[in-house]
Amino acid sequence: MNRLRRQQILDTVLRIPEGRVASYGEVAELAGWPGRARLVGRILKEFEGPAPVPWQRVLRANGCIAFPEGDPRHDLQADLLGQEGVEVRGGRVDRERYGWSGD
DNA sequence: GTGGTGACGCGGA
DNA sequence: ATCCGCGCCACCA
Repeated sequence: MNRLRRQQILDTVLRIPEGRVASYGEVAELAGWPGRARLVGRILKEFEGPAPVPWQRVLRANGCIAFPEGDPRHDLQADLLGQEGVEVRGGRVDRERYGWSGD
């Protein structure tokens, strides 16, 4: 079952459109595992570096990049988002503009 | 078995 | 805005 759960979460992340973002909590919710935001982060942790899955589109509920400033991953995520047209200011994204909540 | 640690989130002070 | 506490658990020492 762990296997299926992991796949459902990854599938949900893959559904986030290019140029849009979703929070860890939303991904968990959409995947059918409400309240399991931490699990989403734990799973995405395996995909650092070049992205087989668009992990850069997943942010905290307040629109901030989860990694602290100074962490190389923080800048990497900001760059990847910028490359697909998502404006990142101060490590934060305007969820009103780029937020995605399923379709 | 036990305790600490997270790519979290929310409500309250 | 910021800080804290708590709920959530998978993972690891």
